[in-house]
Amino acid sequence: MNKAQGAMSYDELRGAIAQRHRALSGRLQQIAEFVLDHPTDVALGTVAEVAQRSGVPPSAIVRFAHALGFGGFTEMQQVFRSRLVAGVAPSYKARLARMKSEEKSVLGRKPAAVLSRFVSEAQSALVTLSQSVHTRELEAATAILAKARDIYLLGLGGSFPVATHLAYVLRKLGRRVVLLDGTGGSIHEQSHAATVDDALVAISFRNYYPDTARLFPELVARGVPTISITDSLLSPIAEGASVVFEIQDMPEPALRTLVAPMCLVQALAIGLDLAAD
Amino acid sequence: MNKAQGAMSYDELRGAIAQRHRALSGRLQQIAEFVLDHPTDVALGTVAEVAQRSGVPPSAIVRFAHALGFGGFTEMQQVFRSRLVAGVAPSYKARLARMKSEEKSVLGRKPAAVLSRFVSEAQSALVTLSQSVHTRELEAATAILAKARDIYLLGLGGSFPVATHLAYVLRKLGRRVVLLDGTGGSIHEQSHAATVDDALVAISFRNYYPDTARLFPELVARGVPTISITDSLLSPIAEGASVVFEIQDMPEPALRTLVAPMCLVQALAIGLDLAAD
DNA sequence: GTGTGATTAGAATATTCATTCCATTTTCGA
DNA sequence: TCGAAAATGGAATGAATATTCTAATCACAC
Repeated sequence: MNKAQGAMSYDELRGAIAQRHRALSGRLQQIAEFVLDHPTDVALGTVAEVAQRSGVPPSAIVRFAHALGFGGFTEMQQVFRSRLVAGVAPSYKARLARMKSEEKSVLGRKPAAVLSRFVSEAQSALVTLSQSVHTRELEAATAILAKARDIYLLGLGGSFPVATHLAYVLRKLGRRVVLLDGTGGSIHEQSHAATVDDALVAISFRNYYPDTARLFPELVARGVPTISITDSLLSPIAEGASVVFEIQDMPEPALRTLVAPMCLVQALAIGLDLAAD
Repeated sequence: MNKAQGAMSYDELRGAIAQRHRALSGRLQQIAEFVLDHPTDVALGTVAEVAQRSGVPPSAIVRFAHALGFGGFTEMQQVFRSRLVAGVAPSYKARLARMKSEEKSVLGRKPAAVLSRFVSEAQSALVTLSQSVHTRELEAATAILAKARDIYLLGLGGSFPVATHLAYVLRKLGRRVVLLDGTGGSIHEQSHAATVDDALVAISFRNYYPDTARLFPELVARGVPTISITDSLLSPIAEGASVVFEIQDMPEPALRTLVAPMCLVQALAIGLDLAAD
């Protein structure tokens, strides 16, 4: 009976089960086959449920966990749950890697390590982006921009780089763009001319810049079609928006790379240009 | 209060939460934000755990579930668990489908194809970045920034988003930053106070913005230590620079995503902050 | 056939958990 | 400033759960 099974991965557990399968008693073999065939049931079920589905008494399940070196069913269940978590969050690997590198923080301070950390975080942000953005939203957004006379861009604070980038690209493509940057006065004045014939692209992440939260509802109320890029459906620029792009897992302001939103606005702009032909 | 929430999908639940968010009480709003941000915790945790992580009493969690029309926490949890289950199985299928759509990205004018094209382009840009940037340059750059009293940032035109992002992060970390944006006059005047005790970070890609090409040599001549981020060693901001980061294969202006330089400046700023401790 | 040791099933138990209830606080309108 | 209604936090409760224990069963050697 092994010790220290606590930090076992699902794949390791599968291997361990397969290895010991022959040495187990009849009932325990039966359970071994069941848990390998129905890992999700084990992850989410109770002892009683697993017992019933596999056709054994509950105590046998616990004995099985013991035989594998776990303290009990609950402990073994953690391994099966980790599999579910890994499947749904693509950034899981990256996060693990980051934690590792943070452990050895001495090495982690070297600039090269910092760079590779941000690179891998950016990689997973891109994967998440392509998974979470759907065709429907992209097409709706493109349609809004295509009909717009002027395109107003609202992105302040940490989101300002995204707004300026989108402004740059759209202008290169010959669109009329108003960048709401608050220079020389209030953004209210800058946005005063926006109508239902225009469009607004708003970008904001936590902590949401106050001016953004204030101005956005006003433009919505005036009937300006709106595309929001934010990190939560509950953000102040989500409600009332015609289209919302939700980019999850944005790190805290000082650490975020803006890679995902930059990529998204780029795609929006070029997609608009291609669709217009 | 709605009925028949039993057969609700996770996405529907998200929508429902977002919709009612405003109408909820303060505590309940707080919980709404937490559960949307940490769906996995809700799926696998107990009431007590979720309560502790979200900083509310357990009873509030149950009240939240009731407010959404569920009979209790357990019932709501089923929806969050369904998300995990859905995440594991179809991952192969989804990946295949995505690859397929990427294949015909050449034909693809459809917005989704455009996005996936930019995503994969960004991915390879990141790989190139981590390969082409060397420890020596990173450390030299960090040393320059660490000694600087004020940090001047020069990035105009298409590089302006990178400069504003770096400015934002450095300021968050408590550094003194002067962003040379030319607002309200000439950038010459804005950079007039720069001395050998300061530092300059210049960012420029083809076609090099004229003002950048003009101002850069002046500051170099005044002895200001300089870090350049550009796409060629022959660029106007390469000669005379203390450190040059060369980022190759930058696409034409309208198509570039700025992912690589954004990531690089981020790493510079954080690396500087970590090294300063 | 019989005795021994392992294996098992099911009941008993102790723990954990979700839920409810109530006293207190907060909010909002008069 | 006061009063009513809503919201909140925390303890109490009862259900559900994992685990342990014990008596019965089984396999197998002699």
